[in-house]
Amino acid sequence: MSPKKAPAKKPVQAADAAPAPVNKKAPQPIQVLRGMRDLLPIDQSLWDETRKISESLAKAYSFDRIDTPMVEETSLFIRGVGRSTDVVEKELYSWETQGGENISLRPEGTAPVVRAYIQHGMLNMPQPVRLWYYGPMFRYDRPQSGRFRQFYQVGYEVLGDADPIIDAQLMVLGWNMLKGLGIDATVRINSLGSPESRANYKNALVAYFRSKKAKLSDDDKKRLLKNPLRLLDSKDPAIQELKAEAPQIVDWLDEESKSHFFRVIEFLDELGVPYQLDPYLVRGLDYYTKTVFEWYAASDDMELAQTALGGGGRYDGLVESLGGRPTPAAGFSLGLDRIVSRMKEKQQKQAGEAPLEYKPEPVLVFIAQLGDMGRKKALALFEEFREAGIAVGEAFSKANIKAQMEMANRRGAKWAIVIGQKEVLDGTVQLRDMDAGSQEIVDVKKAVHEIKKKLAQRLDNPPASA
RNA sequence: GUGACUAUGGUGAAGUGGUUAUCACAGCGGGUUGUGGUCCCGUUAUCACCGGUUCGAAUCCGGUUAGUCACCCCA
Repeated sequence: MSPKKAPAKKPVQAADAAPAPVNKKAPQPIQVLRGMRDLLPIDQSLWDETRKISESLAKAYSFDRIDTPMVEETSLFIRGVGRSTDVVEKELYSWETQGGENISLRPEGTAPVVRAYIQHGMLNMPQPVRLWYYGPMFRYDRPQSGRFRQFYQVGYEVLGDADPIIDAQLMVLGWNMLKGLGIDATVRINSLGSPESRANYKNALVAYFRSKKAKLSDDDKKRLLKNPLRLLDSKDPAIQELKAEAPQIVDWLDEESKSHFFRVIEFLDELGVPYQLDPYLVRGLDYYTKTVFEWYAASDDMELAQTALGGGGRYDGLVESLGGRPTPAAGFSLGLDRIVSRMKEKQQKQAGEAPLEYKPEPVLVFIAQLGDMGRKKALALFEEFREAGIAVGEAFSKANIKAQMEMANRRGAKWAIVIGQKEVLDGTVQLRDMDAGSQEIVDVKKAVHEIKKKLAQRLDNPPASA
């Protein structure tokens, strides 16, 4: 927790000091870094679900997997995400290597994917190229609810296609994913237009808020300078009032962006995806053009409903600005940490008051052994079961039969096999039915066969309790 | 980067100046060297760290670190 700063003294002096009178103080345990966390076994089934659904949707929508490195040259993010964005300005994990390269842990997945698209000449593949990724991202941010310095995203990118149907289909894909994980979500959408129309709008907006400067808070004044579009979703009540009179982005969209946006909406209506038009939705990364969207969980809890589960949009200029040929593209990513925490809440709600407990992987057969001879035979028997594809458990390191039976029970074994000295000499094993508590003697050579037979019987006549 | 609150075994809690620091759950070991889900017993904490006040600190004060929440921003 508090990593003891080494005192200013040189370690050399420690050698001169009197021999330490044994180690009285236990060494301080080392803790995870701030904002980092362990994904523990108890939550892994939830994470597994997200991995599985990510992959199956990728297959269904013809996305190919790509894994880019977790570290890239820093300039990739400066050029890709935007120099003046917070993500780059204050949240980038960057350092200089011994070789003098400036490198950064990736704060998001799109820029690296675009880099790979350009670097590997994917423009020569049939367009559009659809790529998906799943992995950790890093942002040096102050940790908070649903926010970590290492967090996981799954993302889908479509490169080389300008059609609005791509935008709509990406939204369906994300919606299906959230739905598949049991989360009710709506998508909020907006259009930022072309870079030119966006710039014009920005100027108009700045002019408007300048005229009202007296009413702005310090925070808002800062935003006015840095990211005026953000002013629109400020929580400041003064802004809420001013917003009504403020210029609207739709009025500034160029014709092409406007018709693109209308087409996207048409497609969404056709697909029945629940969406909300949000004229104030802006995204924090500079590369977005035209369509932008964010997912929010439908929730009675307003606070939680505020947190985006994911977002994305069209970035028609990014490939070019990273040195590729002009290539339209769109994509989105979902924040798995937030999604998993929602899934967990739901799981907890179902469990009621009872704490969620970790259940070890269940096993069909458990082999318990006694004595050295028994243990050796059990070792071989375990392999037989494993090769036969039967889930089998053991606790070979325990000599105590009782402890082993406890383990068999905990692992939910239907049968326990006991093999001790007597059985080894007779060439048999004890086969215990854990539910019935009855036990029979079986030829050791037929043990696997016997279990298979009983298994088949069980399937034919499932026990009433099941 | 700013602010508020918090910090007791693996987990959840009790303890507000003097206790061998309490309880539940989990873990481990037993209950006469061969059998589970019940029961019984034992065992598991220098009270986050450093310093101060005091005869005496888990308890009061300061600092540090971390956690939580909010802002900024975002997933």
